[in-house]
Amino acid sequence: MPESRIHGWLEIMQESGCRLTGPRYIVAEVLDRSERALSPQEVYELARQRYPTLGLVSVYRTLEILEGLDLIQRMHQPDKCQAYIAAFSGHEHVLICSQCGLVEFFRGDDLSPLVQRIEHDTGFQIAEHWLQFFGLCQKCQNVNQVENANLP
Amino acid sequence: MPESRIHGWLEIMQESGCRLTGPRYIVAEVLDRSERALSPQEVYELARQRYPTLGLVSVYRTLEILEGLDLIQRMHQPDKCQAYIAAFSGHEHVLICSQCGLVEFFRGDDLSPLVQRIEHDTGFQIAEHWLQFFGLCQKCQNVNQVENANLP
DNA sequence: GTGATTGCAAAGCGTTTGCACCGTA
DNA sequence: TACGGTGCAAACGCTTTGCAATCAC
Repeated sequence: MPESRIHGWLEIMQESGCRLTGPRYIVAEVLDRSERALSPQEVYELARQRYPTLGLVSVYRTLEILEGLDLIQRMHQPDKCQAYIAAFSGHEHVLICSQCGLVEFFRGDDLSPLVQRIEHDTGFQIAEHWLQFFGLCQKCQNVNQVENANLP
Repeated sequence: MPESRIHGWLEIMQESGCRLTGPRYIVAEVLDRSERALSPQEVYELARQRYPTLGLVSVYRTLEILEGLDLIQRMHQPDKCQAYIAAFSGHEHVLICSQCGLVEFFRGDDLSPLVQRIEHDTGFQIAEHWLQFFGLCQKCQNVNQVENANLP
């Protein structure tokens, strides 16, 4: 199933005039498989494990291509804003684990009534919004419990 | 009225052990008076107009202090994430003009029902959220209209 | 007077650019 | 074969650090 997404990505890249190369394949695959948003450096380190001659510059250039094709998107977080994750089509909202970085997309409430109210109250003409939640995923909650239990 | 906020800031800074100096005063004042989020460079340029010997380094150091005291906060935007604006107490949501950068805070809908639903559905334990709207403020809409009217 | 704060210069870091070599189509 | 893509090295811009002079307390 993840296999199919990476193939779709490669197809889209090729159709847009890109040549399919080792570095591009590896970078795309690393992002396709990640549940967390990754910085260029992190992508580089992960990809290099399976493609040791990879250069950091190719990571940057491939990220630019993938972002331009809307296959990945930048994820803004309080601490790091230069991290990328596979994009979700449609307008999903985002849930981020502050500890492990796990990202989950979800369809949130319909905000259009709120948007209308704000437009009316402020005169703004709203084009876009970000709704992001930060917290602990189930796994990290459990890890913390075990750690606390082991404290002196 | 804005006068009072800057005095409050200076008091808080002093109470926290800071010495009150010219550079700190100017940087605080620039941020206090700005309706837009400003990058360190922008703060520097504005502040330097009235305090020409100011160094960029002092801007960075003062921003750090002001942020640590929660007097200013970082504002995340699609393009720039290193911009600061006077903080609002309480948990307001944010409205940003994509053209002129004007920031307005507002009390949005109560999101707690949504938060509860998400916690229930996903197992996440949510600690914080960001709700930001991007669009055009009234002024920029008007400017655009005038510009369009002048087109050939 | 004393120690925090300043501006400068230099170092540090992440990102981008220039270029000769290489590999895909 | 042609030309887009690669990795290296250097350049770049933003941010941080080290330091002697300065200034608030």
